[in-house]
Amino acid sequence: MRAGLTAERLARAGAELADEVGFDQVTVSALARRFDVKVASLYSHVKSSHDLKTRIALLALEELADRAADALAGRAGKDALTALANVYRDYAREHPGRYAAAQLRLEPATAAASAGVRHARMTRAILRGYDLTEPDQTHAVRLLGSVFHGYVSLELGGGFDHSAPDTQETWERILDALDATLRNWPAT
Amino acid sequence: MRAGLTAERLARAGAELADEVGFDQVTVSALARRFDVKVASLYSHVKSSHDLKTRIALLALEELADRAADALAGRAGKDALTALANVYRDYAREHPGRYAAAQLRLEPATAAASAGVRHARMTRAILRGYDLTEPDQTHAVRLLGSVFHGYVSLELGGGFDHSAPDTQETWERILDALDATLRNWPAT
DNA sequence: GGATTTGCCTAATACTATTAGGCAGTCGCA
DNA sequence: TGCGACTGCCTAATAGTATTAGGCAAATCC
Repeated sequence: MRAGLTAERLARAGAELADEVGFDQVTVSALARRFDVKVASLYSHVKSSHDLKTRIALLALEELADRAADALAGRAGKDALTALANVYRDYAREHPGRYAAAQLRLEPATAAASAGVRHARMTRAILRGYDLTEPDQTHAVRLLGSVFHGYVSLELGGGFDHSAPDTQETWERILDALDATLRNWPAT
Repeated sequence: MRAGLTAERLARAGAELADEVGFDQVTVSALARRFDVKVASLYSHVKSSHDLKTRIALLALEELADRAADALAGRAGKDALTALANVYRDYAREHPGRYAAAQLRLEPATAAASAGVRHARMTRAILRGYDLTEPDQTHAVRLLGSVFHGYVSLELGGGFDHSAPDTQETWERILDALDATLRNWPAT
């Protein structure tokens, strides 16, 4: 009986495992156990533990980009801003391990070929609803990236657990503030 | 010859090691090598690898809080905002391993007794220069945390490496934007 | 159906984490 | 100054993970 291993299937199972036990607990051994094969068998399909993690990261980036593309279709302005922001937040909540994986630092060449570039493009697309030209557009892209990633990772890490008001409320106020900032972007 | 190990010294050396090779490469073994003692010897001083990492995290949080307190002394308004923001950014650049350590998720009890609460208090103190009342103040605290952490971690992770304008410029524009947002915080 | 490919296995090595128990250097005290 | 107690670092053992080399059998291709 052969188990039918594949780099694809390993990455997919690794992503599930990451959501269950955390991305840094994803291990070649744990994955082998999950497929009920010996550890060494995985090495015909992935080069190393790092290679495996990279594949999981790429998978997560793709999924996230697909969701983002869906969410952005037909929207503009604040509507688009909110939609994209919620994609990140919801994905991180549904798939914390995958979200952590998407944060993995990739080799420059790998990153350039990844769905990361789609993310950058989509964030930029949102700014079409606002009146920004270079270099302000790039500043704004970075601002959005910072707020989305920063908020989501703090909320996920429990950073907001022990203070009072609802996080949903905060999230909405932050998106309001971002929208206002983009509308009244200070002239250079 | 005794090496003179101490939980304190181990945490301090662990922090240096983290800055050199990355926080997740900090290992009981590597630390033992650094002190030229056997691995088991460390276990008289720290309970486990996790305990060691927690101590490094607490150390980093303290250092960071001390720097922040220094930077905030005698400042208010945007001046204070910029000062605090720069403390985080500069610390992350000088001590990437420690900064990563400070991100470690702590047990609730440990977190409550850590310098984390000073950080929260100082962020709140900055808002005294702006006219916010609860619950907007809490929303604003969370916004600042998100932007600071998000920007710093993206910049550190190389997320801005392959786009054009200077990151310093972006950083200043983001702080301008934050200041404007806090001054014109939308009414509830 | 026989040859070839290839997928998974066994075996071996190395590194990390952790625990148990031993010996000797160090310190308190007479 | 010497004795005893303590405690700091050691040896030894176990277990989990990563990785490589080489083997055997199942699947595949004429």
